[in-house]
Amino acid sequence: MYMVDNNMTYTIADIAEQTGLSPDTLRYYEKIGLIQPPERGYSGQRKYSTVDLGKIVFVTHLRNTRMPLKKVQEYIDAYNQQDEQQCYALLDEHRRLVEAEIAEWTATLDLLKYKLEHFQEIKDGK
Amino acid sequence: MYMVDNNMTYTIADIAEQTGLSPDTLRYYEKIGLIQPPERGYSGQRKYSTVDLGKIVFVTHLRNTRMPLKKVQEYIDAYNQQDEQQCYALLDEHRRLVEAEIAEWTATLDLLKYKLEHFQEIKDGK
DNA sequence: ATACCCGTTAGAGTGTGCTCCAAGTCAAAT
DNA sequence: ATTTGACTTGGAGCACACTCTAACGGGTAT
Repeated sequence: MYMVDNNMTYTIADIAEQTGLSPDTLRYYEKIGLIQPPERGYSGQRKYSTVDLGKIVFVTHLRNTRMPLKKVQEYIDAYNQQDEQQCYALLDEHRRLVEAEIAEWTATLDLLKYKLEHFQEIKDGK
Repeated sequence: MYMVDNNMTYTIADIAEQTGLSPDTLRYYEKIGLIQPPERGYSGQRKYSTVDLGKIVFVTHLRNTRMPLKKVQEYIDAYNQQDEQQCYALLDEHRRLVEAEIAEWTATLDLLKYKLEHFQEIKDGK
């Protein structure tokens, strides 16, 4: 019979290691209100719970989609208000932005390829 | 018989209009050494030549490929030294960066699509 | 005990690429 | 004559997302 300790607490370094975010970034996210301030230990150190960890991992998932911090913030707010419609809408809106980004980079690549193919003319300043 | 005035001079506003760059940006590019300081008129105003205009347009072409200013700088340097090999190499290196960028954005889009498709699970915090 | 590491804070600095501001000059238009 | 408008400068400010610094405290290893 196994006992998993769900009341585990983590230091900021533990969370940093688990999430790949730096301790500085974690404090920064807390400062801008992106993550909840965790409990504090005897000497004022942050004591993150398993639930805290889960929420931070969730934020990293959103960041992995290159969602800007402000939009992550909005998403978290909508999520906390259980506004599924809004959550979906934000993801979908973000998807459109990502698609636009890809379109722009693709156009850029085409231009570059053109320049490389026509390099003889380009080097004459055209 | 037409005479085209190749000794035309332009004010900073003229160049701004021709290139789509703002006067501020033109002064900024000059400050960081990206474009040559043009002649000055009686009261110290910049007097751009047709050659100046051509060079600035060329910079905008490079910027249209989303090449960072530093790399544009390198390119201009190589260009001024007539180092075609280096010019080509820089363009080619930039192409690889753009391709990497597209790959990352594409992966991001895939992740987003996945999240949208599996939205029921996601909203449960997964 | 002493060193050493990890933690704390407010606030400054970084990089990229502009963009804006104040204070001034100068010339043309009314 | 004066107002308007374009130009000049050095330097500050902006957006984004961190990243680092200084100065400090507290716990652990030897």
